[in-house]
Amino acid sequence: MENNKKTTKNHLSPLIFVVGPTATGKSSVALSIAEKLGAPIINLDSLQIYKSVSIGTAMPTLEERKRVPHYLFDYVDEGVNYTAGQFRSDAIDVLDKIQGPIVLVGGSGFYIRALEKGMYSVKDIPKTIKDNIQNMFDTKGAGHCYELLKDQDPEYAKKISENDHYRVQRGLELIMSENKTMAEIQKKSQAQLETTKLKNPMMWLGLDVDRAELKIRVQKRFDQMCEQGLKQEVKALMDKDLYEWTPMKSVGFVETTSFLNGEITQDEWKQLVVKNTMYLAKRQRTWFKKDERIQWLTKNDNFIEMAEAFVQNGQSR
RNA sequence: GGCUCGGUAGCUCAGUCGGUAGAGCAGAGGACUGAAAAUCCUUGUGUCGGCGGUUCAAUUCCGUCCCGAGCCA
Repeated sequence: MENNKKTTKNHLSPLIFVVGPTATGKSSVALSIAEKLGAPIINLDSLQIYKSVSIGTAMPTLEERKRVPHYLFDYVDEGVNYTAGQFRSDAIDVLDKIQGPIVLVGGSGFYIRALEKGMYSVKDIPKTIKDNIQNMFDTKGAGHCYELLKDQDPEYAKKISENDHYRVQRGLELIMSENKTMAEIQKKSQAQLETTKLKNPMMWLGLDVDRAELKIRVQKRFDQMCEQGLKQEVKALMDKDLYEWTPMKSVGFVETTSFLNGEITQDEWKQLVVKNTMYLAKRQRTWFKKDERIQWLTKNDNFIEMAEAFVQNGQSR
């Protein structure tokens, strides 16, 4: 668990990040750049890391993945849940192996920040503590848990909602296992994050398309996924009873499960997937919007030339 | 042509026993440190179909016209 403090001993390879909302064509841009530069691609998507979900996560095809080396795609086994901290650790191991420019592509802002800045140095939460807190939620109710957090860590409690059970739970877990508040950890971590953050030269390219067009793209992508066998992919996971596995709780998989269980019609299935994908895109957009380093590409931008210039000068723009 | 029921937010509708209106959905904005494609927060002014009348006051009552659905001719 020393992953937290892991830093790269790497060669300060230039990093070209290709980010943005889902279904905007990031993979194809990344592949063109990588082929031109002879660079490998590292995945920055929190679901494309998993095995057995390549249709529903719009994973690059095997053919595409043969064109340049692809890392951190399609490698976490069925039923195994993964975390941002683990991702950071794995990604740094990959960075350390590579010299020369690297293309990183994906839309998971939280993972990207984990990789770039590092994570707070905290231990895994023991299962007994997790169970205790879960038990408290079940027996005493969420309101009680939030009050407890407010009492122990008022600063963090104020920032989150009582309804955000996930964060209330995490806040309490840290208090019980580390005897530290989230507010405290956040403050104390500043210095550590300075040492763990990546120091490579970076170029940030953003892709987005307007909503109406994106919606059409998402609809088309859904139809393609169906043709490729989305139902079969999800059915196989249902047969293995992997309902609690992270990918099965994500956009596309949840709706397909409902459809296969006969809870919704075929039309509702498609509509829900499209709608929830659009919500996802919105959340991703919100995340990336505030990062002023990102150069949002327009149709006229020659991103390959931009990337080449960056690699040559070690400077973006 | 006659009768009936409707015409209120982008959609489906509620409501005001007369004091200019509110839900769900859709849409929009935001937060985010170990589940993140997750989790959560914020956000609804619209000639209440048109025109007249009654009234201090009408989207609400009355008349009339227009539009839609149904029934009868």
